Amino acid sequence: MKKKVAVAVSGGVDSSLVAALMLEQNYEVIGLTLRLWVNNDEKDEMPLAVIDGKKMCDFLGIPHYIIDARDAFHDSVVSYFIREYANGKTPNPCVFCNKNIKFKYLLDKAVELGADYMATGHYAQSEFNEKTGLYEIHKGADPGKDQSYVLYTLTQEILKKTIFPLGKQEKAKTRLMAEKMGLPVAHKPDSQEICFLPDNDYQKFIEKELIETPEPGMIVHESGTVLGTHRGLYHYTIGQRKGLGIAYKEPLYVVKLDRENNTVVVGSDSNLFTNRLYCTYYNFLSGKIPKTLKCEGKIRYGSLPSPCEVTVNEEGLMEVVFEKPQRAITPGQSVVFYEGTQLLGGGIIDHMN
RNA sequence: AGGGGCGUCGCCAAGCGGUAAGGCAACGGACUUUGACUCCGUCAUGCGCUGGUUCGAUUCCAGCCGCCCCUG
Repeated sequence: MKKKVAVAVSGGVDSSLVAALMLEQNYEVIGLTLRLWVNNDEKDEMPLAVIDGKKMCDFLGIPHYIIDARDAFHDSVVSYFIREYANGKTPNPCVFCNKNIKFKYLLDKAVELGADYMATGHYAQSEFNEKTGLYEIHKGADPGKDQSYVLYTLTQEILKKTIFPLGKQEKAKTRLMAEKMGLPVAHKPDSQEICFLPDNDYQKFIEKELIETPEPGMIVHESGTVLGTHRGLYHYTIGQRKGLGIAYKEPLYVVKLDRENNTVVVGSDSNLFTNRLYCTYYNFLSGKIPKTLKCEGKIRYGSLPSPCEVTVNEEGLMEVVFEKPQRAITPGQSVVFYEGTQLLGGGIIDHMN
């Protein structure tokens, strides 16, 4: 009896190739596409992901299901996104979406439709460790494309039913294979940007969605000098250089967003380095929260893991101390823990001091 | 009013007789499943104005204009 696998198709090269590969490997394959809430005002048209996902499934001759998650996506991901920015933080909606939508709704639907597994196009490797009896996630083999960072919220339950067929290969190979197979999306550019903002202008979006209009405030240098005014804290994030509009003798970076005083504090690059942070909403793939742990922590999607020590106190607050100070640790972003190639877990950065 | 100083790109700032450094900002591109960072590229036919000296002036001289400081 053929195993049945549901592929999360987004209309991109990666998920399309996954679907094609699953077919080649003799699975019974169905395609699932989430219909997410998109900020396109009154228009009720289908998002591109859905259209392309359907096209792809038709091309491969497999059934395609559209799962309408608009309300759930809006209520959790979009509102979280807005709320965090309003609080002077810098959220990573993809992490949040994976946790609350993709690996929840989509997986539920897959199971409901009788699938044994759900496959996604993430560049990460999942494997079962016989010794520990636990499923593990390891970094994608392509160092430039590893996406394990956004998967730290997954659980054993989820991993049991999830596969990442692209984890062992390079992105370039994906394109090549897609081309060889004649997939229509072989040359579609990699997605980036925030999926629910077609024009990619998150600042305009937040401005529109915020209930209370944010007050402009001071931009202050660390030394105390007032250098200018800001247009509302949500326009800024820690480590930001562009868009400050201040001419100074050296490049200036946002060092701190002071919500109490509605102030943006700026300083030089060297002032961005810190080695301690506290995080909340953490998760460990093993399901066990360690009291203390030496590992490597990755402060943002695009940075390298760095040695650190993690401890959880009685109140459940997690403290992470890095051996070497990290540049521009930003509340709202995720710290993700690794041991070698293995993804251990992660959490959302709450504050630094 | 008298004495001194200064006026170079949106901002800061080199040059001080040989044909306008650099930094910041801005803009464009690359990178990127978030926001950033980073990288690459663009950005004063002109140096307050008007004359003069010189083969040649942003650089020297004169006058004017505008700021700043000091003294009455």
